[in-house]
Amino acid sequence: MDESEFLAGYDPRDFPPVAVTVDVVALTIRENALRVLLVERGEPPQAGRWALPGGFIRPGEDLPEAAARELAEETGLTPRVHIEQLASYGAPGRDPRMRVVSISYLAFAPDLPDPRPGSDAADAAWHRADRLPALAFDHGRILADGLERARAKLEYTPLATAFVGETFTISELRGVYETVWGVVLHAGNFHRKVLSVPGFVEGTGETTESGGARGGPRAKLYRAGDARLLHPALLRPAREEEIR
Amino acid sequence: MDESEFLAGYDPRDFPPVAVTVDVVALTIRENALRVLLVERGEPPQAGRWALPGGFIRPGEDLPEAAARELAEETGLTPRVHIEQLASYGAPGRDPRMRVVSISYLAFAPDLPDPRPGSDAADAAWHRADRLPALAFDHGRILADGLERARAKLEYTPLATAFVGETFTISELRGVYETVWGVVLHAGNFHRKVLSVPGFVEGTGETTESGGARGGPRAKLYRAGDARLLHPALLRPAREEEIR
DNA sequence: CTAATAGTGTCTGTAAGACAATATTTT
DNA sequence: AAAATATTGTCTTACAGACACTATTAG
Repeated sequence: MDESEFLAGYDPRDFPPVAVTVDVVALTIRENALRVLLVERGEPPQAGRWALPGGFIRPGEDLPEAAARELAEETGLTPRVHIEQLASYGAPGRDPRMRVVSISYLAFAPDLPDPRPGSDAADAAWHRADRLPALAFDHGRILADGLERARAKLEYTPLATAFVGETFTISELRGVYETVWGVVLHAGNFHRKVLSVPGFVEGTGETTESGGARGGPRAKLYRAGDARLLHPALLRPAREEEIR
Repeated sequence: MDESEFLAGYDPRDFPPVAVTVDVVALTIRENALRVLLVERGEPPQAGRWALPGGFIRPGEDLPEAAARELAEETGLTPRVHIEQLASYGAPGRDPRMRVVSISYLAFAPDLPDPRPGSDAADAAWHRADRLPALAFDHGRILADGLERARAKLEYTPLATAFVGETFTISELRGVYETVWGVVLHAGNFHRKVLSVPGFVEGTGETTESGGARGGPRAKLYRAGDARLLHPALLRPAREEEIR
């Protein structure tokens, strides 16, 4: 039997039915807090519970494409969003309907407009990452994995620049680190460190129009540089409990 | 409609058919080279080509469980294998039969016995990671992702200890880093560095029975410590090309 | 003016890397 | 004896973090 004969006699229904979904952990910073986009389920199962935006992949659609589509359906947003694969979850019974394998994606964006709920959602909103409701299915675990990934990537990639606008001040950038990591950083040391990492940021020659809301001089504006990795990295303050 | 009514009226066949497979990038060190387990496909499509061991998930089987099973079917090995999820691949057309989404896993083990090909494989063998044949489907990309992941994890986790036996010398550990990274490290600096990282290794009080094959004193033996992360990390020599 | 913030300077401790030195073992 | 290897020592440079200081702006 050659390859074309084999394919002709092949019946996809021979395989046990598995549904594949994508779920998106979309993060942004709003009102000085790290926030994640959640939708309130309008249909069973788990109607009324908050969940990650997501849904079944469509025929002919690539996985990142599906993730971007699901995100767009909930937020109406496409541009300026960094999206990357997070992990996959496929424990039997994680969805009561049938065997569902979910590929999760992580998305980062600067302050976004309020979401508008899609067709099968009752509501959609940006929730503070530090005050989350109980989530549907195993979405709590997916979200926790996404947060940890984001925190880790801040250390060794220029990811923080995805949370701010086209141009930004060093203080705004520091705010991203402080908000995502949940720590307070030393302004002076942070400033020097960021400028010393090659390709992290580049100056625009411009400054802010006015000083800070509570005083202070105008700050220089920067844009993201061309580095894909930060070297040396900006490490989080030592986390003894995670080492052992 | 309440939740039980919904589930009763639910037909899984409404979803587009997707097959889910697991593929395993199994790495070991043999004869001073990093090697990956490949199987020669015995059935179409791509019969005769080398591929990663893997296959369809079974009903009721969790994903890591499926990966361990596929690996065991090809190697007859279960113990002492560290296994973790790598990434997922689901581009339309990556398998000519139907829509296939593959969840890949990464496995590490010390020098393993020769594999015995499973039922639908013509052959199975450990291939040098630096001299790979063309692989079936998108397995070349999956393997490349797995290698990069392994190289990166060597930096900040005690993963290297998964490639050596229960007890080992600092030189053996250095051999793992040199082989996986493809670099030569300074023996003295490496030695001091490893011992300075808390929880990376712990002494056994024993030494090797004899000196090295080509001379030198007996080396102290160590076992893996209790650290889950290396702090400070053992960084690879700077890779300018990957930074920008 | 006072408070807050941007940005820079200085100092200290830790760590990485180059290089050297010594002791031990095989051939 | 010669060569290889384990282990330790020394020195230099880079860098993280603590702290201090100046300049600029809002209120």
